[in-house]
Amino acid sequence: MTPAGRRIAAAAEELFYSRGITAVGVDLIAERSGVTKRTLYNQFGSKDHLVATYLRERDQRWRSLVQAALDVGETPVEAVTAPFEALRTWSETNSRGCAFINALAELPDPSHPAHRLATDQKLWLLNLFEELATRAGCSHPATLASQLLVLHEGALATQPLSVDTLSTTTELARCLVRSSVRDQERQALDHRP
Amino acid sequence: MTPAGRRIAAAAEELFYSRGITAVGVDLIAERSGVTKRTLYNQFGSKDHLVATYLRERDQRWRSLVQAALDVGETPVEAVTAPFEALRTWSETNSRGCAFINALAELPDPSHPAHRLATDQKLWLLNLFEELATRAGCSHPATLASQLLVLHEGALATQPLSVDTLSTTTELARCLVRSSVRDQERQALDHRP
DNA sequence: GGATGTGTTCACAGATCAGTATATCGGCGA
DNA sequence: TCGCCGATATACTGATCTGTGAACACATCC
Repeated sequence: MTPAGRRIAAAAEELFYSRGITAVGVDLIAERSGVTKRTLYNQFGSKDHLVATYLRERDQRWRSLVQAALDVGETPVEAVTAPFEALRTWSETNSRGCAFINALAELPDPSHPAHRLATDQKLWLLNLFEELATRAGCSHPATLASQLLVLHEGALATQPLSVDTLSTTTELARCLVRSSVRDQERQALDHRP
Repeated sequence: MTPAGRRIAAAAEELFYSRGITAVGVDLIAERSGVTKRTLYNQFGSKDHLVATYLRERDQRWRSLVQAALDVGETPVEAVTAPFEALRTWSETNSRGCAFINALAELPDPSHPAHRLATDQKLWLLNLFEELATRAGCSHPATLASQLLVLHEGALATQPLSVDTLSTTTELARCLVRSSVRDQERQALDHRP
C-alpha cells in the first residue's frame, strides 16, 4: 500500500467508526487524508472495497491485541478470559461499540464483504474461547465458549450507554471459567474413586 | 394518528429495521405506504421525527411483551428472567439485532432523539432487572442486574451471527439468579445463628 | 354553504452521493 | 533522456437525498 493509500485507510477508519459507514462520503475521506478522490479510487476501486479494508485492518488490530494479552504468559485458566483484558485496553480508545456489529446494522445485504468479515471475526473469537477452555480443562468447552462470547458482545454492546459493565462482566467471566474447571476436576475424581 | 400516518409508521418501521435508517429514503417509505411524500411531511415534519416515532413504537411493543411475560404469574425468582422469555418470542420475528443498538450505530450525534430513546430503553431494562432481583430476594441486585443486562444485550448482538446463543444464555441467567438467591439465604442464616 | 382538515398531484430546490474523464506534474529507473 | 507510475487538479455525470411550494379534491362539521 502506497503512503497515500495508508493515509486514506487511516482517515476512513477514523471516520467510518466514529460517524458510521453510510453517513461518511468518499469526498470527506479524500479531503481528510489530503488526497484527491481520483487517488482514492485508484487505490481502492470502490467505497465497498474501502469499507472491507477498514474492517479487515480493524480485525487484524483486534486479533493482535488479543494475542498480546495471551502472550503475557498467564496460567491456562487465566488465559481463557484474556480477551476481556484486551477489551479493557481496546475500550479506552473505541467507545462507539463494535465496528462489526455496527457495520452489520448499516449493511443488511448478506453478500456484502462486511458480512463475512464480521461473522468470521465473531466465530474466530468463539473458537478461540473454546480452544482456551479446552486447554484450561473446563467441563463443557463449547457451552462455556458461547457464554463467554455472549458476555463479550454484551459488554461491547452496552458500552455506548456509558454504564460501566466491563469490570462486572469480566469478573463474571472469570467466575464461570473457575466454576467450569472445578466441575471438570470433580467429575474426574468421581470417575476414579 | 390518521390512517395514512399509521400506514407510514408501519412501512417506516419495517424498512428502517430491515434495511437500516440511513439507507432508507423518505421517497421509498412514502411509496411503500401508498402515500405522497407531502403527506409524510405533513404528518411527521421531518425524517428525524419519523425515526423517533419508529423507535418509540418499537420500545412500547417491547415493553408490552416483557410486561406480558411478567403477567403470566411465575414465582418471583422465575420472574427475574422473564425478559429472556420475551426475547425468545421477539427474536422469532426480529432477526436483525437490536433496533436501538443499530440506531446508535448509524446516528452518532448524541443530540439526536434516538440517543435518548435508546439509552432510556436500556436503563429501563436495567432498573427492571434490579427491581425484580430485589423482589426475588437476590444478594446483590444491582450487580446481578447489570450482569443480566449484559447477557441480554449479548444474546441480541450475537443474533445476526446465526449461532444459537439464546437458550444457553437464558439458562445461564437463570443459574445466576438462583445462585444469588441462595447466597442471600445463606447470609441470612449466618447472621441469625 | 362555507370553513377546516386530510390527502393528492406535480414540480422544484439545493445539496450530496458514488464514480469518471482529461490533462498535468514530478520522481525514478532504464 | 525517455517512458512509466503514483498523484494531482478540475470538471463533470447522473442519480438520489431531504425538504418545500402551490393548486386542487374530498370529506365532515358548524
